Amino acid sequence: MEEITAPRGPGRRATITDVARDIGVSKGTVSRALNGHPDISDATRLRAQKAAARLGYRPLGSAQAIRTGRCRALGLVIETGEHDAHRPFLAAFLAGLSDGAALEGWTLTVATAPEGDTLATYQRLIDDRKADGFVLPRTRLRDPRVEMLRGAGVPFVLFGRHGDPEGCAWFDIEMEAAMRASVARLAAAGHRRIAFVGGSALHTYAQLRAEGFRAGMAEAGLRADLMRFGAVDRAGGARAAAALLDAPDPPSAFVYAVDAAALGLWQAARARGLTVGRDLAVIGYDGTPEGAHAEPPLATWAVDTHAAGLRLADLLIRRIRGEAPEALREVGQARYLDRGSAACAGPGGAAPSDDDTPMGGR
Amino acid sequence: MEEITAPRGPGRRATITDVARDIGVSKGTVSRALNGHPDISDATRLRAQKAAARLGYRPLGSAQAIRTGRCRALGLVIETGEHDAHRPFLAAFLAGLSDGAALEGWTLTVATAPEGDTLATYQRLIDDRKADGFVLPRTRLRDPRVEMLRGAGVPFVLFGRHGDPEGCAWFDIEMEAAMRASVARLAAAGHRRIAFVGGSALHTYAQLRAEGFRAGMAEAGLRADLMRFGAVDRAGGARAAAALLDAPDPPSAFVYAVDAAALGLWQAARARGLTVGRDLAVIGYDGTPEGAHAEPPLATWAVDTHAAGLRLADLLIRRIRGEAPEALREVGQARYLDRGSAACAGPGGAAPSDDDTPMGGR
DNA sequence: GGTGTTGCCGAAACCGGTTTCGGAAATCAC
DNA sequence: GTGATTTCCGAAACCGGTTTCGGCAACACC
Repeated sequence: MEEITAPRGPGRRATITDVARDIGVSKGTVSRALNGHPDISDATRLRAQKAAARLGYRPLGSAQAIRTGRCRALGLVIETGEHDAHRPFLAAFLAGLSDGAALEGWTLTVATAPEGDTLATYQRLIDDRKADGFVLPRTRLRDPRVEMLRGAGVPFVLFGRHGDPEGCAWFDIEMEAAMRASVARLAAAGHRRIAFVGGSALHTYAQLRAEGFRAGMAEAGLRADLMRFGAVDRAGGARAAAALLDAPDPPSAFVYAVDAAALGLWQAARARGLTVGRDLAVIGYDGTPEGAHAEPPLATWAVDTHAAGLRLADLLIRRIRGEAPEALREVGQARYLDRGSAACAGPGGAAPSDDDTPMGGR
Repeated sequence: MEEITAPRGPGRRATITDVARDIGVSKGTVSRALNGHPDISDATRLRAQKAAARLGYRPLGSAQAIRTGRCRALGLVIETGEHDAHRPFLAAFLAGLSDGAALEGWTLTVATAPEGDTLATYQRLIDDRKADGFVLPRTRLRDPRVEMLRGAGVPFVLFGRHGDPEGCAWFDIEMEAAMRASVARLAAAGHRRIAFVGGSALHTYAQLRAEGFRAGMAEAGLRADLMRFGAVDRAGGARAAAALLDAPDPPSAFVYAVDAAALGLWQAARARGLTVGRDLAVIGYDGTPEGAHAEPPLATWAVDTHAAGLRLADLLIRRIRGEAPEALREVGQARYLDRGSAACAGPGGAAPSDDDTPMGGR
């Protein structure tokens, strides 16, 4: 049992006492100078800052935490068993959060929890002071995490909007517009019977995408009567497609709320002697890499999850620092990826347009 | 700017002072009792433990950290831009690490870093005391992270073995045996010309899998003369397959070191009028979900990354607590998933066996 | 020239733990 | 019964910061 210890030689990390001694003031003065308290003269503040930089002083998070209650860490609790819903985005999303946190010298504490039982995990991280606030992915319409954290006075920011916006900060993608645009494209290509296959009914994203679809159909003067829900993976997407294709007056085009489900259409079509991109048009949403490898590749809306993570980290840090949640709400844009699965004219006969324009900047 | 504060009422968290007062001893005594120091009587220790449990006392990590230098957190630095190599496993792997850490009341600090520049990120986490030790995924043959952490005296554990095992603890999957078994299966099915497509030359896993293949070929009495390297994604796998198929005396079977690359064989085969599972046999490695959706589905070796995360967390915690690295080395087994892509007899003509037996325990 | 202010900083308490040191009581040796 | 050990615990220092409190100068006011 050899004991492991951090190096403790003369090259040890500089403490606030070292800085204080260096410029001949008390350590309380250095603390206030570095933290921007107004009762320190500019001259002293400058000396403290220079000395801190020269000595390489960086306050020790755990020492600050014990007094301030802040540990400069963002918390993320990932729900497992969610049919791997965010698996494709996870790496980029984590990178965005981590990068955004690092910009302010913060870090990221990650935990996982079984689907129904996440609240205890949040509580544990709060109690242990392992996170000053949380990013909540996959917002639900009524989200128990929101109620719990709101009640406990713990800062949080949503990735997605929430039914009751009171006290909520968020970043979200404006997916209604994307769905409307999907319908518009398909309608412009001559499709009259356009079906929608949505995701989990509990989540905000599912509702917003369905609303966008309905709005698009209304704008196109079409009836939104071919709608299915609850398809979040390939198998679910295939079942929904099968039911829709077997009905009388079946659709010639599909809008899927989730790429992973959209890939199920290939199976259902093949089983019925139909070919996607020739007999059927489909546009998905998410931009999962698997879609690019389908035959033909899946047209979809790509979300920059790295950028989303960056924004969420920034919003959460500002929230923790005390900014009002109402001032911390942003929406980003998805980008359309035109691909073969949408290049199929409907019975109306118009040729599909073939641009690949981003929807709004970023 | 409303200020956010943790609830501070009478229901505030119990401190060690509360416990001490409750049983009428000093807080130093409680500390020693709870931490297993030998100079505390069993009676007092028991009283302290009971009082702590009754009051719900749990030591505040940041307060301990300032004195002990330990924050009870495991560190994981994910390299971004690695052609998304571990994207499919990331969620399960994180869950395993998080669960394993939680078993001991520890947490997980995650950071990301661009591929070449991870050392600074490790240093930052060490300096900020955000992690007591690290899990190093994707071990390289000569790994700068190992040298750096070994030099700094920071505990770590590898996911994968290392060229220089000095001071290294690890968990790894015994992939050589899996590769040997892949070759044996294909040879038993009558294949004589078996090709190997390997991964990144810098990483340990690539070398071990190639060695396993060579050993398998030797056992089968075949020449391992059809080998390509550097294929880690679908495109790379397709290029390697194309080169091998276009050569004189081409292979009738493939062993891929990486599932993601193996999926490239479908493209290369189709372009040449060949069908996987009928004209060509292939066995991959990794167990990525995409393989199950190929047509025919990809036979492969599944790795339980959740279990791997659990083991790594346990090993790292024990390493941090001072156990010798030589005692902290484990290997797990991959499990063969027999699927259609391997069900194709070679020119030798033997029918493939069709079992799906696990290779060893878990 | 006294008397409030105001600006700026030092001293010390404090946060919640750990660790060192020493001493009282109990046990042991003889 | 006395001296030497052990056993067990309290007091206090300590870790590296933050925050409260108060005091000393310098300045303004009349």
